[in-house]
Amino acid sequence: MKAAPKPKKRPEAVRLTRDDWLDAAFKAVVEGGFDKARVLLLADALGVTRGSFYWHFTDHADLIAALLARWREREIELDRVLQSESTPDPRADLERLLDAALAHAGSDRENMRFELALRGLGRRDSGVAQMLMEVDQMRFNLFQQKFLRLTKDSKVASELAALFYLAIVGSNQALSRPSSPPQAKDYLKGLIFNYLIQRQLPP
Amino acid sequence: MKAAPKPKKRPEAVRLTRDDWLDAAFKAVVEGGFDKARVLLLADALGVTRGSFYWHFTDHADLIAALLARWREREIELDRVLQSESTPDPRADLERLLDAALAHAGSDRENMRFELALRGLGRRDSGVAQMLMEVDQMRFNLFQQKFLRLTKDSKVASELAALFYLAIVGSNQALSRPSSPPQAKDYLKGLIFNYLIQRQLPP
DNA sequence: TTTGTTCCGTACACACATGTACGGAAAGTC
DNA sequence: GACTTTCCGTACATGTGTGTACGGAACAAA
Repeated sequence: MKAAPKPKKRPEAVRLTRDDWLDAAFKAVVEGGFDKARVLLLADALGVTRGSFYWHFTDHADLIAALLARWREREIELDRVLQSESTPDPRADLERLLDAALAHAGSDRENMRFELALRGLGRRDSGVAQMLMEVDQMRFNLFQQKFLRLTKDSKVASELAALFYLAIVGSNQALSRPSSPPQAKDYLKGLIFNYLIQRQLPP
Repeated sequence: MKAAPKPKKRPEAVRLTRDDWLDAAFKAVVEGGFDKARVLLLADALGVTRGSFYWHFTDHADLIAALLARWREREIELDRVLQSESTPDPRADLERLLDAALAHAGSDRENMRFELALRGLGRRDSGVAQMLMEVDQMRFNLFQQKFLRLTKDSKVASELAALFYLAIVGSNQALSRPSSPPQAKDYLKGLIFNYLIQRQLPP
């Protein structure tokens, strides 16, 4: 005869919140892309079963949508902060912007890797692509506004902002590699600063 | 009683080659990333069953490895061609390089999207990351060599080549979006050319 | 036509992921 | 302590993907 099904008692009774799942999903995306943000894998990583997930979320799509919304709000907040911070010297202002864009919140390169995975998702999901375009536009406006303090010509400011953004995106690709040396970030920062900010005297 | 299992006779008796499968896989990667390069999906797209696949390939990993090897060889060949083509004017030389990097074989943006998917794969596979680093190094050497004809200073040439490469990578991200206008490519080309090639008089 | 090689369809075993239904443990509330 | 709400484990159904074994069609050569 079979023993009655007795649920196991977990040694540590950790109770998870919705944000715990979002954090785990963020981590999974950073390490393996959005295809690794699966319910079963996250449950294993968190030490629970999927029963927990389907209490906090209705769906797998719900998780992804919440993750995207959280990222978007944080980016908007970051933009707001960068916009409010201002120094008399426009060059120092832009250098701060460059620092923020390369370090991206100062932590590891987690945010860079997440955003790259997000851009990968945006290439197959039009909704994500739309959101990314809005964030890109927001950032570009900020860049252009800052560059306008460097040069009076709005066309030049727009061009420099575009080049600046291209260099940022390219740096993210280069810096998010597993074997990128730590001094690479400073090298790229110096490069962008010298060529796109420092020596901007009208030719 | 059940009828004897009688294999269906396909209306068009198309016989596939190994390259047909590689082409289909390439297309799938371009449209949906490496996670959409699945045996079952490719078989459906080709109008055959997986029995065909496992005759041409031993494994799914075999398919991916062959796809990567083909891409690598084509990049090496492209580098060889770009290296051999040379014009007296170093600026025109670099402009050709820029054209090739942005158009990337003149076709659609298929190659750009494939490479972006490949870089996404390189972030979770060290072997792919290694291959990408080698290709990057190869391209950088070519860029640096071309820029050395513009300026005598090898340090400046190296820096310009690095910035050039950053801008190229960033442009690929921007141009591989579904809703990027056709004139965007020319705009970015003009930007990079003007700021990184044309006006390089030592400050 | 017969034979042999090339290529592909069918069927089975297996793994893993999602979503739902249900029940029970844990923690707060009275 | 009894009760309710919150949170999670278990079990089942379903879908989709891989890899293997085997047999037969399609084609070329004899």
